[in-house]
Order: sequence, then C-alpha cells, then structure tokens
Amino acid sequence: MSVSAYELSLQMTRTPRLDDRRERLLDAAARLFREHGYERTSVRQLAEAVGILSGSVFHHFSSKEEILLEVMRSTIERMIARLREASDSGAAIEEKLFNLIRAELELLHGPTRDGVAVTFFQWHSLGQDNQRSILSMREDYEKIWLNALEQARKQGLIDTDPFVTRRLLTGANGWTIYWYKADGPLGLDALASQVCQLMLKPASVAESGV
Amino acid sequence: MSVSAYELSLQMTRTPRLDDRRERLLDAAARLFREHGYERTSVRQLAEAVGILSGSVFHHFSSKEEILLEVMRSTIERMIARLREASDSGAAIEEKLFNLIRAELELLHGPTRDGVAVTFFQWHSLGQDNQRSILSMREDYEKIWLNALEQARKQGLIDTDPFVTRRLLTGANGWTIYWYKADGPLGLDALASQVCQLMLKPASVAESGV
DNA sequence: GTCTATATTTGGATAGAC
DNA sequence: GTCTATCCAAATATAGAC
Repeated sequence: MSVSAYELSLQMTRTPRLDDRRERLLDAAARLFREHGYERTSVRQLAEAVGILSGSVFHHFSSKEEILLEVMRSTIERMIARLREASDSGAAIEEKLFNLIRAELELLHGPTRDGVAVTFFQWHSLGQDNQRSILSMREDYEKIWLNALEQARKQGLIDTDPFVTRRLLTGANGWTIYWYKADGPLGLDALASQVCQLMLKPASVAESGV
Repeated sequence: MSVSAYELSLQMTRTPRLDDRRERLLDAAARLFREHGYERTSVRQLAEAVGILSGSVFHHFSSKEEILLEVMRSTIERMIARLREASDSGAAIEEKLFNLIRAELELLHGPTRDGVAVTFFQWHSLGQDNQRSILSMREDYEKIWLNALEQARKQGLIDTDPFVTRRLLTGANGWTIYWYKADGPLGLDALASQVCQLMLKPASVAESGV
C-alpha cells in the first residue's frame, strides 16, 4: 500500500507542524524584537518564549541575525502580497490609493504588525550585506506604490513628486506604530481617511467618500 | 591683586574649554549613536573618538545611558528654541507653518542633525523612567506645533485633526533622515515646500509662494 | 530536536596610581 | 582628568550526550 489519502491528509496537517518550532520562534522573535528591539532581545529570552533553552535555538537558525533576516524576508513577502491585492482591487485611482493606504496601515496594525514594524524600523540591526538584500526585496513593494502614485499624478489627483510623496508617506504611516492604537477611538478606516485627506487634493477626497 | 580683566577674559574663553571634553564626548556620542545606534556603540569606541580611554569616560558621565540622556536633553532644548523662533517669525499662518516645517527639516539635516536624529528615533534605548522624562520634555516642542495647527484649522487652512496631522507630519519629517540628502538635487526649501503642499489645501499653498 | 555544559568575546563599570 | 588593570555580567555560539 502506498500513501493513502488519510496519510496524505495527516502529512498535510503535520508538515506545517514539523516547522512549528521554527514558526513559533519567528513569531516570538518578531514580537520581542518589536517590543524591545533586536539588540535588547537575547537568544535566551527568545528561547524561553517558546519553551526551549538557548542552545536549541541554533538548531533552527545558524545565528541570531539570521532570525531577524528571516522575520523580515517572510514579512516582506506578505507585505507585497497584501499590497498587490489592494492595488488590483479598485478601478478608480482614488479608491486604489485609499485601498493601498489602508492596506499598509492594516499591515502595521493587524495580526502581522510585529514583523512589519520590525521590517520598517530595524533594518539597521542587520549587517551591510543583509541590509542590502532586504532593501532590494522591499523594492518590489515600493514599485507598487510608485506606479499608483505616478498614475495619480498624471490624473491630477496629486501635484507632488511621486517619489518624494511616497517617502513622506512611508514615514507618516510607519510612525503610526508609535502612537496609533487600533483599539482606540480612531478606527483604522478613519485614520486611512485622514491620511488620504492629507495626500489628495480636496475635490478627490470628497469623491473617495469614506 | 584680584582678578584682572585679562584673567577674566581668559577665564571666559577657557571656561567652555574646561567642559570641552564633555562637549566633545556628547558630540561624538550623537554622531556614533546616529550612525550605528546606541547599543552598537561601545563606550570604548566613544572614548577612542575623543582620544581617551574607556575608563576616563566615566569621569564625565556616571553611565552610558546618562550620555544618551544628555544628548537628548540638550538637543530638545535646541529644538524648542529653534521652533519658537520659527513660530514667532511670520504673521500669516501659511508662512508660519512653512517656517515650522522648514525649521524641523533644518534641525534634522543641519549641524544639529546627529542629536536630533537620535532624539527622534532612539528613545526606546532609554530605561522607562528616562524615557518618560524625555517624553515630557518633548511636550513643549509638540505644544508649539499643536498651537499652530489648531490655528491653521480654525482658519480653514487644513481640514484634518491637528493632533493626527502632527503625528503624521512627525513621521514624514523624521523619516527624511533615511533618504533625503541635504547635498543632493532637492534643496531643503524645495523639500519643505513639498511637505507643505501635502499638508495644506492647494489654494493656500499657492499663496505661500516658495 | 532538546539539553547540559561550556568556550569565547565583549561590554559596562570600578579602584587606585599618577 | 586620564591611565592601567581588572572585575563582573551577559551574550552568542558550539560540542556532544540523550
């Protein structure tokens, strides 16, 4: 008897569970790095967070830096996927921009927030080579933004340089992790709406109607 | 013979020189903390930067954290002074806002940039108490902004919430340290102008005329 | 795959001579 | 005010038993 359907299904539910420790390490790392910073998080703390001892961590990763690198790498993948989704959704450029802004804010404050915050703000904890590597991965993400902003500029929706605009927006959105509370009085839609209001010309903001 | 005029003048030029080492340590600390981050800068590196050995640093400061604290404290004083100057300058609110934005960008990219960048982005390297202390010092700085933005809102120059607007602006401006080059093609005035263009309603931007 | 035990390095900080 | 010498703690990482 070869592999039965039952065994296959077991395998399918188990395969991700085989990497469970690794995944849990990455999750814990993202959270701890976000909360305390990469340098102030020790491998011992990280190990404790998933219930193993520090030596065992190095069975899963060859170095502490590799953990940070992997957190960022997997996060960027998710960021690009989420942004593509937002970019392909709406037909009108106003709606598209709002969706992009909302998507970035969701990334920063939703379930993926730990990894995203780390990716936004802690790349300087990587060595030079890994920094460059991460930066080049982020370029695909930024391309989506630049395309949308260029389109918006052509249609007269914004009158600032797309490149500069995006960089200013990156800062404005990224910085929200330090003050915005997703469970506070200001909803994510309302925040996204305010960001739009800042960026877009008044006429178009009214049309976006959120 | 008591203190002669000559001796007094000597004293006056010398007195600041007595703190020379301390000042130079603070300058070097600001630069190194900015370039490599607080945790990745060792007291030994810091000492080497001013030509002494690590043990001697602790004659001037009781701990490494105190150095960071003092960098931030003195920087915030300068930030407040500079912002007050900008706030009191122009009569028209459009001009005032532009001056404030330009002032903040100057702080971030002029001679004080090291300390300002550290103050913006590295407060999480302080312990809880010192973090609170620095945060409360920054409040005076933020008050100037909030007053100006509130005034702008009353006059219909912006239509977003002043508090949210300021936080978004903080991020947008602060983030420029990671991409804007003061010696590049985009001048500081041009950058400030673009930031204004984003924040203010088009009609008023035209009037600000920079 | 985890544990025990430990090598090795580095960093902050101190004491006392000069 | 700086240097020499050094303490002490903490951190990354490794080797080998289980």
